[in-house]
Amino acid sequence: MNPNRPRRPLTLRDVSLASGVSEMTVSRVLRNRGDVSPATREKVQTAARALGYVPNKIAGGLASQRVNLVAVVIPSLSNLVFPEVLGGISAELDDTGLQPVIGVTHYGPAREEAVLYDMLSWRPSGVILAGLEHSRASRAMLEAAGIPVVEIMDIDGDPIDTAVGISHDRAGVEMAGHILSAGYRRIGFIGTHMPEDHRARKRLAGFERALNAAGVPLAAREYYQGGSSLGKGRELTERILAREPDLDFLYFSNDLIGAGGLIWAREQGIDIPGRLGLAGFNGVDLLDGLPIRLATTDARRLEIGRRAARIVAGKDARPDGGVIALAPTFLPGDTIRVAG
Amino acid sequence: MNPNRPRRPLTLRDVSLASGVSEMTVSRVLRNRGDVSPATREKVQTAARALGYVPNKIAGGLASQRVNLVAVVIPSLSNLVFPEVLGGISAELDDTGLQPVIGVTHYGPAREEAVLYDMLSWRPSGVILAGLEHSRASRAMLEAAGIPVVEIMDIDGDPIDTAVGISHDRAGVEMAGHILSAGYRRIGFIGTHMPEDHRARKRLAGFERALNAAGVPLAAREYYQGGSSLGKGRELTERILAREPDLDFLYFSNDLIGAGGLIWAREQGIDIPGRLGLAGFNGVDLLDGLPIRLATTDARRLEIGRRAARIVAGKDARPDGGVIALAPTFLPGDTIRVAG
DNA sequence: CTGAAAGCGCTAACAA
DNA sequence: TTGTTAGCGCTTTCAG
Repeated sequence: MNPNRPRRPLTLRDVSLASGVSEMTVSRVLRNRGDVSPATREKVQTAARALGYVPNKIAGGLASQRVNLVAVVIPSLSNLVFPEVLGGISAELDDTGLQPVIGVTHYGPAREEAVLYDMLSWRPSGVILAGLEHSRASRAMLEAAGIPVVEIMDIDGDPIDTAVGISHDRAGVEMAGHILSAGYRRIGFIGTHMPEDHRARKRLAGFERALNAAGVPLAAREYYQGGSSLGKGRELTERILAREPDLDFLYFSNDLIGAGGLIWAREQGIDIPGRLGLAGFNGVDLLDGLPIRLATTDARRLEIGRRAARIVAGKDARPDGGVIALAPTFLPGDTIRVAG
Repeated sequence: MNPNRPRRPLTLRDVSLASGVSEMTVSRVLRNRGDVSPATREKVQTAARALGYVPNKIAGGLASQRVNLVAVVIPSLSNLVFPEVLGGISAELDDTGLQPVIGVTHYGPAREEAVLYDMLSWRPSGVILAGLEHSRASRAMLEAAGIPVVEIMDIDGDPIDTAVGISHDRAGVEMAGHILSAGYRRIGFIGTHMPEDHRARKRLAGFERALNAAGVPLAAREYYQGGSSLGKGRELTERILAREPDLDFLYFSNDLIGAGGLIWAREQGIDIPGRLGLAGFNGVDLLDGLPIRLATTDARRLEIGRRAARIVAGKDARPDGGVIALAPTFLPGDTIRVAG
């Protein structure tokens, strides 16, 4: 409980008065810009600290036409994978003086548009956003912003400026290859029913195409609404196997529901990976201590975040063609037979 | 790949020229402020849209001395619990026009100070930050900022302005009570060794005090460094039981390592909750699909976020005394004997 | 190395 | 209902 909460925020002028140095020189000291004599510097710093002066970046940004903010726009914070991307971004931004500002779209294109509008109105020095699918207005805003725009996670599409990610289509194709060469033939898919989750959609498309090419069409599919959880994975696995008991493999659209399915199948005493194989997607290390490891694809989230941040920060140049393609990495775990 | 990325951001003046309406009136239309005739409004909106004008909040904020930003400062994004608090904050802020800006401290007081300095320099209209322990300089900055400051998660201490949270001391005391009345007497504790995790520290203090008061001192303790994971929980559980095989209860400082311990103990064929009882802390619903539910305490994260946001947004008044105490809620799960 | 003047793009306050 | 004027608190630019 503080007795006197104050009246007026301090300005440069207050520091100038207190130190007997011009506002301009105070400003120089506080930003480490230009040459200032050690004596003056000392005087200013002492005064600023004593007053508890905090610079006003609103005014500074207006005057300098530069703002050390990077807008980061992601679909969700509860999805586990996005905080990890943020980790990569934030780690790489740390030594640049740039600060990430996070906006969440809840997978809604209209919401994304609103968030972008809001963030661009702060004139950030760059934008990092998830995915390649945006409303026309969003694209237009980003193109008109005149700042680096990095679209992350996905590279199957046409980037506005630069894209950093993996091909989810390829991830699906490769997973199909591993499953087929392990000898599984009655394959089911369990995924979320979100038309706006383009990456899951592309994965499934690649997966199915590869299966079809091998003459092994997808035998069953089960969709769910809403967020992913272990419980949802259990439930859906039970349901799909009740309907199609002879499935010998289940491909889940993410690790969390995959792990749920795995736990359920083990409780049922199903032989894994012999009788039934399982695979998820993402490579979340949260699940590492489970009794057996789920096969999955590492989506390279951390590195995606880092590379995107490096481009926005100007540490890396924008690549020719504007696309940085990372390779999705298959992690066999213990839930898929060793190919033979 | 866009051919012509533009030169100069548009200003109100551009919209004014394009619509033949004064800058001031354009500004009114774009902010829905004051009375503007439908005809004029229409003209302005059309022009603004056609140009793709995005207002400059830097200039607006400077002119109006108000900024629709709320600084949210948390220790970590990978901890699962903080994204959930953010969810509550963001949900409650959604209809207020206020936007959260997130800063991460990695549990470092110096880092917190730097983040606060940076955020306050944007003159946000409020601050929400985790915990009651801050550096002197941080406290001074916050007190001098002259804006609502809500410290969340914890109420065991002296708030700067307002605190919303649970008493972690009480959570520890209550858990001790449940364990003791269930008849467990050889109790061990497994927790992180982070001097800066004040909430875990307070929980343990309350827990131990209550045990001692009952004449049942803590029989063993095991600490770990770094982040929490299922794997870490397994490892520590194995270690503490190797050292003290006759422990009949383990209290973990969070659900994730608790779940790891639970998985390990089941693999060993240990009778739970008969031979060994287990409890965690947080009430994370991520783990809901595990074979058996871990006993835990719901830390009321979502509501903490909501209440904090309501205060900053002015929807709720600051309470007398400045403290909103929510009750930590015991969730018995399946890993503690039914009291008898 | 230091200071003075001008103005960033917008909005509060007032006038018409 | 609309327009005019004067800054918001800084930094750029240029002069000393």
